Amino acid sequence: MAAIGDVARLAGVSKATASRALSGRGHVADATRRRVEAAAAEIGYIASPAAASLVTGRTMNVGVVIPFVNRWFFGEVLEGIEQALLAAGYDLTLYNVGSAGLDRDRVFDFFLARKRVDAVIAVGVDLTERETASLDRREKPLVSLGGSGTGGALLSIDDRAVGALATEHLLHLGHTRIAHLAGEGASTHPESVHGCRREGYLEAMAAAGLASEADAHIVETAMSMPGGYTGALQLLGHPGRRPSAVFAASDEMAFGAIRAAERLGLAVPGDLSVIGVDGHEYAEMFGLTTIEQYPGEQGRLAVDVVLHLLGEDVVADPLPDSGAPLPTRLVVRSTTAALR
Amino acid sequence: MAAIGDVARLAGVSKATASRALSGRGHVADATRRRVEAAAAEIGYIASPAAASLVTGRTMNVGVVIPFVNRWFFGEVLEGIEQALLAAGYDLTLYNVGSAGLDRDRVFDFFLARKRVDAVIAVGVDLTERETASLDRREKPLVSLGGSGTGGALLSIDDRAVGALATEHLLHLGHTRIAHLAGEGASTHPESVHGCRREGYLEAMAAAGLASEADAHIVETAMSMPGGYTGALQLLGHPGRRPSAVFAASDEMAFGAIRAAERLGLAVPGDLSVIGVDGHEYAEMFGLTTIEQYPGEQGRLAVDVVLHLLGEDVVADPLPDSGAPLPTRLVVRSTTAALR
DNA sequence: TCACATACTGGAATCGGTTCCATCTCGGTG
DNA sequence: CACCGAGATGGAACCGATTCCAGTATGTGA
Repeated sequence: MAAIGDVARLAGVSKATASRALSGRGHVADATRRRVEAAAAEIGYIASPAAASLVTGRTMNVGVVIPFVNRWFFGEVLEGIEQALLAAGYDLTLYNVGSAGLDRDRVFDFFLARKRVDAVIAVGVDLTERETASLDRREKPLVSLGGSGTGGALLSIDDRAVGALATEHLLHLGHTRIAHLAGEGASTHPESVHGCRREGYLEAMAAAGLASEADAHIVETAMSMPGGYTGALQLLGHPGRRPSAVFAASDEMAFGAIRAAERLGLAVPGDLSVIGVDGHEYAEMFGLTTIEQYPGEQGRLAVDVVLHLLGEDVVADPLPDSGAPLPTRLVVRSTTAALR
Repeated sequence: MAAIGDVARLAGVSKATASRALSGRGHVADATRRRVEAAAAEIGYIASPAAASLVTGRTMNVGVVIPFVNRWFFGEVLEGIEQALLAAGYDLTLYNVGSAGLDRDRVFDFFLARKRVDAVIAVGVDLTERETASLDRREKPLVSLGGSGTGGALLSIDDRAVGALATEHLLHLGHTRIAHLAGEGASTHPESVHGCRREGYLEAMAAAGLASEADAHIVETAMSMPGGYTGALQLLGHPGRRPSAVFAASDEMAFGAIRAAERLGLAVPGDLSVIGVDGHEYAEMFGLTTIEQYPGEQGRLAVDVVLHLLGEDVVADPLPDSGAPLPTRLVVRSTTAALR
């Protein structure tokens, strides 16, 4: 395998000059640079990142901690992050860890603490203090996207406002019996994404004087299509108390709810209005009214912040104000309608 | 930052002994090992992978090239790979590259050729000769999962047999007007996954004397739910020539087809039978008849093969015979029925 | 009792870059 | 014309592990 010494010898310069010529740092005469580049190309020289990171301390690698890759939101975020990192010359190391457990501890104590990554992006993970402290001690920048936690930059939409807006949309249409399909743990973890959306729902219902109505109409279930399906069957089961509208905490749940309604012979939106959250790529096909967010863009944004924290000054987009919520947009389609 | 020299000094041994004690290679007295381990724990020593890989030449990192993360099959494979690599102490570097393009060349020439990964797993990618040659030259083991290409180990289901089986299932039920929702590029790339499934369909139809029928009933579209939806609308549009059964090349397409049928007022399976391929997690909810494959397991298997190729002898499962197709299973549910 | 294998340990070389520091040249300025 | 600073280059130290080799202590078989 060709090393930089071989390149230097072939070009008739020192290792130091060869390194400067190839990395672009420091002063090198144009003619010399071309000679070095030609020599490198001739013998197919490829720099060893291990050697470089040993001396510079930078790995050109960012760790991404993500609980799912197979939920639409997370997959989109991951793709966005990947594209942005690739463009900046960074590698992305994937750690697919969910809720607490041995694997999770192992990732934080062993993999991330090792000097393999320059920074960490945590997507939809509620980080414990121990975890943020561990990263902090190693002086590794941390960006959290859509999760709670103390250390590091926090990027997130305003989930409470989203929950409230979705509910208000249904209230505006005249609905009063509005149910909420919440994510698991919404009631026990009020700080989490699920919890905030639930809070927003409760807040809007209370503001409309429907607090007691709201309490009876929350079902917690998995943030997936089958989760929404079973949850909706449960809600729509009691004919007397049947809600006329459902606010699903994610579009995937909303799709499941729509299917459940059809299965029960209920027309959407005639008998049941449904609104979701996400702006899923299938939303248009289902005609789903939803509050869009832009996960791919969010991923790219997280990379911008991380790169900035790493001292790379290549920042195309302006960085978001710390703490300012990420953009969302209500898109009305054909699954919500005025109460008959 | 603590280095191994500090550990050695604290434990009163040489760097060499400290290294042996911590890595477990070579002979070290038990008492010494404990002293070294205690010293390491005391100062919070963490080995530098860069330094280690500089001398050993191994990075403990496997690159995964995958065109999507947001299609169910690919997400499942990715999760399976991630779990297995994590368990073996390897990191996973993700390269989300699709069809040919600048990014793709960049990944192969720049990222993968650099000495950052010990091996490569390519999922659903049809590798060019130039690409496999590039990896081969660097002596990097390559495992392809569900894609075509020459170099490296090939893991794949028998897509032709799957296509034939799905079609035969419908034929057995008395259907003759059987349409096929194929993936994009199925006709132009007969070697690809989409192409093989299409071949299987054509073969089974021809064997039943329905070759001419088959030709008229293939629509190529995206391997997604909206893809299946629009494709099915197209197929079911002509009332006279309307097929009584559809073989969709993936479950996600099948879901879209089911929705399209319902939208047109056609009962499933009364007016239209639908069969898919994958064993998607939503298949049960839709009652979908499908030919299951096991992507998570396939991912873990790919890791086993890679680790074997890397000389790690920790192989739990027996390695599959090279070339033997991966397991699949026909699961009959309620979207297929006998022709009325 | 001696020879010899084996367990254990330390010194030193090594991997392949980057970068500090010293040296030299040359053009511009007071 | 002397001086200064910027540009260009080379020598050498350095990052932090692993591992070869040599040396010592200990145990085993003849």
